[in-house]
Amino acid sequence: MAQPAWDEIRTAFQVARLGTVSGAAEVLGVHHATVIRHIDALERTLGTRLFQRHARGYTPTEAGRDLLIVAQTTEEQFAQLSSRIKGQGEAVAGELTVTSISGIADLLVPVLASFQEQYPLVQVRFLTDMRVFRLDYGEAHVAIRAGAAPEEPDNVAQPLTHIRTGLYASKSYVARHGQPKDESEFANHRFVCVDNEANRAPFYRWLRSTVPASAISFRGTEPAAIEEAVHQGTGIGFVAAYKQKVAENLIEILPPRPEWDAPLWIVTHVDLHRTRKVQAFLTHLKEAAKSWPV
Amino acid sequence: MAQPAWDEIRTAFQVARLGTVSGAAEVLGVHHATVIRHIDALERTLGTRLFQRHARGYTPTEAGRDLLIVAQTTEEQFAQLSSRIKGQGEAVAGELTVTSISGIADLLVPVLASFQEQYPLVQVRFLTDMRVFRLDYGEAHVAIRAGAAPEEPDNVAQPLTHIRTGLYASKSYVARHGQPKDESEFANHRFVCVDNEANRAPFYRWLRSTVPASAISFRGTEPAAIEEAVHQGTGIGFVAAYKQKVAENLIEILPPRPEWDAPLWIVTHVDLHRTRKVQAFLTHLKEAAKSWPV
DNA sequence: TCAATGCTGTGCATTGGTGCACAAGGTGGC
DNA sequence: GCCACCTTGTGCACCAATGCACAGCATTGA
Repeated sequence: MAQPAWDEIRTAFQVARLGTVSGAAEVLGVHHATVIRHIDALERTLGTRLFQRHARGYTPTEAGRDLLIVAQTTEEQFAQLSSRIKGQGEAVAGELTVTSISGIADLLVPVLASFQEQYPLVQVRFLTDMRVFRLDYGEAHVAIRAGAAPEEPDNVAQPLTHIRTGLYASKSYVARHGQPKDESEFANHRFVCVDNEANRAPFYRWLRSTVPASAISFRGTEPAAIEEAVHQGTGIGFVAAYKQKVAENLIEILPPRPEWDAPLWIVTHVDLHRTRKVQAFLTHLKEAAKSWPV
Repeated sequence: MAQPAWDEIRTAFQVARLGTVSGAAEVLGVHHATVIRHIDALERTLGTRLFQRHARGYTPTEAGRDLLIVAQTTEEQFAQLSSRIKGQGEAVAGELTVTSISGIADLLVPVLASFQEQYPLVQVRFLTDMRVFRLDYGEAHVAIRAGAAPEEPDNVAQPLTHIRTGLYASKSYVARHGQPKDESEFANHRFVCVDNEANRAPFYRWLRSTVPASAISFRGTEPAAIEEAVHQGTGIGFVAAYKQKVAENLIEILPPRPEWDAPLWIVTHVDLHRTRKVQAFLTHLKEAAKSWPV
């Protein structure tokens, strides 16, 4: 059976509420002829008269009074929904989902924590995973990406910072295997590397072309695992420069090189970029990034 | 602030529910371009994105999910309302309001009672008052009118029966004042009459032109009061012939005349006439009228 | 009793919404 | 890796819903 048009129900609601076609037309901002036609159409689809017509207006029948009650609550529900949604665009509240590459959680988590503290109505979700979360599927409001500038058409990308990376070994490793003077001695050392030939990080491309595969003694997928392996003395590996500054345990084998730098990008979906919530987080993030170690 | 169109909310609801514009278009029976335009318009009035657009469909944002929940219940409410109203036209239930001229309650009340017994879901309201209840204002489903055939354009009138009226006096009156042989003796008797010069009942017009005003000793507005006055012996008065048959107390002064007959009409508003509830009552009433005394 | 007001109802011109056709792009199966 | 399919998105033609003007009617007040 054919469902009635919701607009016609709203028209009938106003007629039932006000008692006249003219009054309903004025409230709805349409011509009174339109109101009459809506009522006629609605009654035709329902197969019942909703109103008694007379010269002083429309008096609702039982069915019309029934509709009045139902549509009354609908009107209120929609009004609440409308103001809620309108306010939502302006309020910094609700969920904020941030995704990033693995390995910089120690940088982001404090930022997220202080943001949540500043905006207590916000519930922060921080997603990190091997796979890339997709902004266009609504999986996250903000993504932190590394590498070349993202160029998806619906995404807004802004530069955040650069991650400088150097080659490090732990003191325990150097104590056992010594410290290579230059690249010619690399073949006799042990290295820690990412377990992914397709990894496009410039320093890993450099590593794959410089160090023989036989010298790679440990491979891991998780950046945290690789770092931990370096710390444990399993081998020489790449660690973000800012982490080495904090860790007393690491010895610099090769200092960071400009060509190893990985730019970090803030990426948002264009649909969400202009909302106040996202904007608030972006400014908070950029402000926090100013004090990050480099 | 501009309220969103309810149809657009319904469109957005189906998109949020199904996840694709195409699917929503199919369910709604419109072109998918229309769906896109509805969403665009709705988002423009709300000032917020409701969906993330991508190649596999539309993913609702927070606002979209909020709308989904509200509109979901609205959809259910309207579906219930629709089937309720559609069924209401076919079901014999709810209120049935009947109005009639005063004075034939003793005929109608048994009909109403048996009708209610036959259709227990019906709540009967029986309105009698000096003023005429107006069908076009929705004051009653069915009216019993007397006199000339009603000719209001929106009313459906059907003949029901004729009320034959005669001139009667109680035995106590005759015992005291005797019984007039013909109209020439009327001036020396006492009469009971309606207290309304404008009353257009043919027998009262005859009374006003035949009996001098000085002979009218009792006037009342309520037919029951007039009858009671006749029974009490206050004077000679008009009583419906069928009532005289039941009452042993009354003596016929003048027998009913054809020109005094008052036709009774069943009148319904055209908007309600074709509903099953009204039809059921009309057949019930006509059936009962067959066994009425004449 | 008559004029004034406010309501519904309807034919006609118009505008805004709808359907159509096609393009472009992503996804998944073979 | 390629092709088929399904999705969104847009310009154009068209039709239907809308607005307008006027008629008709009931009610109200003088």
